[in-house]
Amino acid sequence: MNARRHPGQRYPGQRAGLTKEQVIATANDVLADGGFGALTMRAVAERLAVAPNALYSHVANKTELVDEVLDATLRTIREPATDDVEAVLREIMAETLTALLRHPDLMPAFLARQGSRGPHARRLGDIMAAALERVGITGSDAVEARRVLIVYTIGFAAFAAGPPEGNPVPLDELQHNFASGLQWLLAGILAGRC
Amino acid sequence: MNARRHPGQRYPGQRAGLTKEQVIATANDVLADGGFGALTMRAVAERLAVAPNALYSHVANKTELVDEVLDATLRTIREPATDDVEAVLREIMAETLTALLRHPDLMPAFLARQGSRGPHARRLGDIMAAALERVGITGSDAVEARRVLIVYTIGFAAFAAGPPEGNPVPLDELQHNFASGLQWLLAGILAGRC
DNA sequence: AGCTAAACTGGACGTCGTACAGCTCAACGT
DNA sequence: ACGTTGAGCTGTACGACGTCCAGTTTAGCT
Repeated sequence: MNARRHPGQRYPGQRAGLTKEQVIATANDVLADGGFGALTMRAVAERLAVAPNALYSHVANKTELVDEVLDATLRTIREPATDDVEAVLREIMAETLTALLRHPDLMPAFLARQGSRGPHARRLGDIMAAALERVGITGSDAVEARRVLIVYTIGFAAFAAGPPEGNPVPLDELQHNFASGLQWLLAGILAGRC
Repeated sequence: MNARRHPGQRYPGQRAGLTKEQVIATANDVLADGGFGALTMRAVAERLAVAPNALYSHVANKTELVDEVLDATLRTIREPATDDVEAVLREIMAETLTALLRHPDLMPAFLARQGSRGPHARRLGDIMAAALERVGITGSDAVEARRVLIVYTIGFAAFAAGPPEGNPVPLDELQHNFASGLQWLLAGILAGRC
């Protein structure tokens, strides 16, 4: 029940009581409703019933806003509760895919930023690194393995967006497809180690 | 020695003698010089010393222009001259990566279009399908395998672009990294088949 | 020779991100 | 209790973008 007033309700100096979290959450809503093309400073501002430039009090620029939305997408992902290294990796990548699929058309931006640099992305990276370390994969090998898995996962999510035209590739087929490739990658990464 | 006159040299009705190929090639140059952000109808037009809207005689809109540039990137890739199926796939993906790396920051757009629909992209797809068929991989299995390989390759190319900030990841490391993952995928795809 | 369709120019519209200046209210030190 | 200050807003505006419309000319066909 978000009170959606028209703008111009406030005179200069009056505050709207925004927070950075609200701005990010609203950007998320706009994205969900209208896709990446609809994600506009002005659109977000309108939903919040503020002037467009009011957002710049909470966000440096649009790039940062997108980064923030990107990282927020990964917030819900939890560390798998298993000891099996392969299972940990498989689950966390699958969860990541699911999370990313909530905003498929954000993936190009995501990929361009190498999977976001925010705290949640870093957390996932750490979980992966820890899992790999437990089977003796460290240093540049670990970097390599992580990179391969991340690229693969984000790539798949981006692929799911696809062009508006044509067959959107059914979701379950896509997930099955994802699982196959992931299995191969994990087999390669963990070959002879567990 | 491209005559680079300022615009306004021509009066209405006079022709500049453009071709669609010229427009695409120039778009390519703009991209190479200034990155994706610089790829603008107006910028392309300026290089060609025509008014911005003159481009619309040769291209429907910017989306089509980008698609065209995307597909042109794959033009140079030739079919590998081997009988070994694994080698064919490995080489063609490696060549694709090299081609794509010429415009890393175009990759997000590329991925969003599921690897472009143009004739050259289709040709590569056919080569892959033929190779897979020779080891008995057909139907949905073949689709799956192709998808995994394409997503992986484009993903890697996109990754190479990365943010302007920070370490750009050295090229040879990236290629070695790519080769590792590719090897794993191929092993999985071809397991017990050749 | 005449006609038509295509290739341009000039100008404009609507939208975008964002800078600048001013207003005003909440929080704080005294 | 009261200035002071700085943060959160509004209004306005700028420059760049994609693209449409209306003209003008020319190439090519009949």
